[in-house]
Amino acid sequence: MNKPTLRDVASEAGVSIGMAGRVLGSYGYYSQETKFKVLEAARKVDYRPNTIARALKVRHTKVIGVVISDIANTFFPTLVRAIEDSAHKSGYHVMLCNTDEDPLKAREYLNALYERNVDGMIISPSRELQAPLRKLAAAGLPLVLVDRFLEGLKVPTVTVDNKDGSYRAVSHLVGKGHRRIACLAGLAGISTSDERLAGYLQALEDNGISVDEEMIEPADFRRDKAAEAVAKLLDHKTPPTALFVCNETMALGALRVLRERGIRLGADLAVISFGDPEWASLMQPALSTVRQPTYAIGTLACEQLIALLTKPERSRPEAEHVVLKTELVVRQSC
Amino acid sequence: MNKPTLRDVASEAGVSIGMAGRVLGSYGYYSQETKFKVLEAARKVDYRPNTIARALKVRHTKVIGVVISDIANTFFPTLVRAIEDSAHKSGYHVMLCNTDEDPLKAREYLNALYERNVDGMIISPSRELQAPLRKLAAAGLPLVLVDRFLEGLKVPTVTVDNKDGSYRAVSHLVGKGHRRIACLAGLAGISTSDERLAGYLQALEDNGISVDEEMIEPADFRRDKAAEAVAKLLDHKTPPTALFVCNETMALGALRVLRERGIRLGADLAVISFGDPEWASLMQPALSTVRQPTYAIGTLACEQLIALLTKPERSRPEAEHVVLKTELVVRQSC
DNA sequence: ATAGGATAGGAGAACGTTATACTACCTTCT
DNA sequence: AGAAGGTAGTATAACGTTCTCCTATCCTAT
Repeated sequence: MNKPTLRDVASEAGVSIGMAGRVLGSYGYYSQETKFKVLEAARKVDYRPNTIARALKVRHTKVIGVVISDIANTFFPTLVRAIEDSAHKSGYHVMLCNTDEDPLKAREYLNALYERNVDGMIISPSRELQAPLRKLAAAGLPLVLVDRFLEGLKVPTVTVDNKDGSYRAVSHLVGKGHRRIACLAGLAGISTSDERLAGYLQALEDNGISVDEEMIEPADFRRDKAAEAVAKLLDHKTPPTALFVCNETMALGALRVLRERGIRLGADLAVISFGDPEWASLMQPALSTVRQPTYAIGTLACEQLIALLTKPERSRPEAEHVVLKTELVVRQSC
Repeated sequence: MNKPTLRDVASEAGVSIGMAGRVLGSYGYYSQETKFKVLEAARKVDYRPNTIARALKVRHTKVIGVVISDIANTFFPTLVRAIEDSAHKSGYHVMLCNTDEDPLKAREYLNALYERNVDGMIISPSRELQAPLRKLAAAGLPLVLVDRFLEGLKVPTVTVDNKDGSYRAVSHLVGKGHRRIACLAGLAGISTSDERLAGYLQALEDNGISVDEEMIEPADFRRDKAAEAVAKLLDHKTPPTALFVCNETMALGALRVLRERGIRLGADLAVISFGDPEWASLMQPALSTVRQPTYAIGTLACEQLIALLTKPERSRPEAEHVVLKTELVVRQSC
């Protein structure tokens, strides 16, 4: 019942275990005859190399860790899919970790992955991860940040121009004549949140609209919190005529209360959401969004990591922050 | 720059490496004094156990492989999330593999995971995986099937009562007076597809409605294929008055063409979809669905696997097929 | 003839753990 | 006094690879 080892194929083939390893790994010298014998023996006992013994020796696992907040939410499935595809192409496997934005859980995962000797990690970090990540980087572990960046951590990073994206979105709203534009903000301390909020703020400022703090509701990227926040905004003495939502999970919550109250998208309240899920165009009227090149982000991030992995450690290039453009998808909701 | 090993902490503490291992692993005898010395040394050199060396020795990796078709699609994100949560609770990590329903890719992943010595696997299999899976099971690898089951493979399986779910859905449609009910079927050879189709067929039969093969469109669980199929159905000389869609990805495609053609959900065409994504209730009118307890499925599957993993191999119980109930969520689209 | 080199194979040392066997000492009870 | 047993610690053999040394042929060129 035990998995056959090199020793088994060696004894089956009547050669030394070193020899068996040599032909199976095709290096060094061996005769056609032994090659045949070994291959035949391997086939016969159904030999499978033990990757973990191998990893101990060669000092890499061909595994990359992926640390995100929640695979069940927003744009992560596509991102992870892209990463996995890209990793697979280069012979890597993906270990997936969901942190729920919980710094403790995140730290725990970082440690676990490190102890499991992953070759590298792709991380969507919150601010609290600064220190542990810096330590990991200092220990020589290849890291790349994705979706969110971290001030003062010099590792390759792939994000989107969040500020520009939301700037264009709320500018569009202003262009449509809106002056009272609310914002459902994300979790403070995460760069995406902060940048999207900054874009909103900037757009207002550039258009000479003074910001009303009461029009900015922090909803932490959470659906239910977003629902509450929208209810509150709607109940304001001077409610907004437009709403900018900082991610699609919150859009789900927002749309729910709009629907419950019979508030018509576009007609009664203009809405734009950051993030363009597939269902956005199916809304009635269809939801306008800021679209991110999600798959490309993942692909790029993974490629950056693999580039790091294949470089001989000391010849690694300067860490690069690539920021991709978003696209404003105007539909009927604004 | 190299990771410190037990040898490093041993020499730092001035004890043998066996001793160091003993206090770090807290087994056997050691004095308070050496305990302190070792702990202190470990802290000082920032020792992290090398999980892969450990795995080689103890013969398990605390990793489980998860093989699904596509994390970016339909209900898998939630399923995987549930699995990961459950695994994490028991100290396991998840290696994620997307097969795209490609048997070749699936086989490749199965092999890779096996060679990586995962402790077990959770698989959403297609029929072609029968043979390799049987082989894996015979090799003593703990397996559990999820979402789809496989005839004649005696391993624990967690699914939903697909036939019953679609039976209830199309029965409901019939109850509303529909007699010409189309079906967007999934990928043939996958149990979920077949069962859902069977439920549709059964419901028609039980209500004395003869089935029209032209009302059954195979769309392989794919969005674009579903869109084409719906277009075709709509162009039929006697188009359907109701549509049953076998999963949510296809619903996305179907809804798109309905929208393009200005066909009103519910009023012009009654629709029920198997699978209840969050956006279903936001449709205008809201989409009726068959809801699966997705998170519970994942949790259960993982718990089954972990039960297997903790059992001493020979005392494993008879493989069990647990099938969960679905819930018909009637909204305005029917 | 023989040095040099290509070819074929074996032995054995890592990699970093875990776990057992073993020595040595100290108690404590008969 | 001596057996029994508890405590403290070291040494070492695995786990299954990879890979570097070796030794031993055999061929070819000087």
